[in-house]
Amino acid sequence: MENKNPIQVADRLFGALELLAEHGDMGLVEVSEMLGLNKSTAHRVLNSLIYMGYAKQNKENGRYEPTLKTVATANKIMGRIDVIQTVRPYLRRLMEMSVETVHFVRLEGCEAVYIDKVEAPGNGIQMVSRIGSRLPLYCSGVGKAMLARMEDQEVREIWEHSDVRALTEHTITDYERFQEEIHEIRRRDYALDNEENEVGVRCIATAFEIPAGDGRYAFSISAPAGRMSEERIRELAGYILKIKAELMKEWQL
Amino acid sequence: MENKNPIQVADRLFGALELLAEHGDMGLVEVSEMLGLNKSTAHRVLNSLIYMGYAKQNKENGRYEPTLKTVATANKIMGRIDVIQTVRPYLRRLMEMSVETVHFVRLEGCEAVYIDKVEAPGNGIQMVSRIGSRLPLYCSGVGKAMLARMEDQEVREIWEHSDVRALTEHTITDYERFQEEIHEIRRRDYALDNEENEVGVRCIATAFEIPAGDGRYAFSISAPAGRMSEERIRELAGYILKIKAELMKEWQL
DNA sequence: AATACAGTTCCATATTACGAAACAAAAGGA
DNA sequence: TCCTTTTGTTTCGTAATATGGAACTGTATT
Repeated sequence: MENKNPIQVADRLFGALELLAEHGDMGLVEVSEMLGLNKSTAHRVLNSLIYMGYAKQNKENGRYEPTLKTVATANKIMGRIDVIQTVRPYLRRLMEMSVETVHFVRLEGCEAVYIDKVEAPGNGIQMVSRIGSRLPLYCSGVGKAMLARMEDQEVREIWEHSDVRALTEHTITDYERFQEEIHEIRRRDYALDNEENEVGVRCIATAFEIPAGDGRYAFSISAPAGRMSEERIRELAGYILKIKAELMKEWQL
Repeated sequence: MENKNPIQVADRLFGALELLAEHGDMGLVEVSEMLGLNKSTAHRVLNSLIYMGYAKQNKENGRYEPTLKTVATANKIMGRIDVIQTVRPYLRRLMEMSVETVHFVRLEGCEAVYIDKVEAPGNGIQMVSRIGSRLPLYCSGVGKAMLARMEDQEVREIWEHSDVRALTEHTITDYERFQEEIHEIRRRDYALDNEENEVGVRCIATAFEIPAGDGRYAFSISAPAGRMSEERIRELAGYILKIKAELMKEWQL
């Protein structure tokens, strides 16, 4: 059998808090039943949360709800996190799995900005470091991956503010076509850049958000088109989604 | 004397969690000293947090750090919040204090979108409801208020993606001048729209962010230029900052 | 008015958290 | 290298603490 929590009330306190977080507002008996607690015990637990400012009681109907103090605490935690440092080991593993160069970008305004990269070794000519440089959203894997996680309105919004032009013969410049592409990306959770930004370079990318912060991020695997067959892309898609899942797991998202 | 927490350990559990949230990573004795606890008690409390997934111990040096589970819980709370419903009472009070029409907007892409408004009564011709309609950031009070809370890079980014044109003779179209304006807004925490968007209409606006969500918001007081003297603006600035402070207090931000 | 159900308070009880002390394992100095 | 100091971990008798049954109050519902 598993070992117990060294403090029993802790389970009840945090259990109640999580319950309120999930259900929004609850009655006392409701809480007590869901946690398997005596009405009296639940009452004391909830009052303790209220005393500390993590919950409050609606004056009207007496129901209990969570406050935003949890959010404030969460913000402090997020504030100390260095996204680049935390994500780097994952990027490194992704590079090792794919043996291709991996990029990490962040959304700023209507563009993506390179904030980190892990170069594949012995890839002949090393590209100039792109850290800090920007690229449009509509014609990049990382950009499309991030767009796909926004609402349609916002996608349209950014499309209209972008200087859409055919950078290569593969660049998507028709909005109808672009919308289909976005839906496709939503379905499979990764985006492809099929030489849309630069001739001879294909990318596969996926995006995520960091709550409690203005964070929209994406990372990608880039390689010469010659090394990116249909089958190879499927393989890389597996890698990139696996790494992302691990990251999300560590981050409890 | 104040009444005590109905559960003493609760103070210690959440105290430890908040401590970790603030300091990032701490040693056991450090925690025990700051909370005035016995080393042994601190150890049990921290292990309880670890057991529940709210903290973890660094394998390398044995130090304790918070996990992102708190953030996940905070997200659930934020996810249930209806920003418009929550903010409306504040907007209403602001309207009552100023007896002017109040607007509430949200940032979407590179534009502001009206999401709510509280009309001042008996203001003659009621303007057509603008809910859902969009306006540029560079030439509106709410837009500038939101921009002022971003980093310089992102401001520049959005400026460059905006179709900057002189909608009125007061519109700021020079970037140097605009930057000064932004710095001024940061200093006083509210923005002015001096007929920059529409002739004869002045606004005063302030912005805020909602963590754990992609939320950048702003609200404003709009009135005919004739009712917006220097002195009246100072008065309204007081109102709008007061209301914002109250909102931030309720939201624990 | 009667009933049912929600939240609140009380209190004797034993369960639970407490902390001193002893232990283990690194880190730092001589 | 050895000794000292510091930090994390475990134990255990004890006292304080959380527990939950029951009684109480207030508010909807019939």
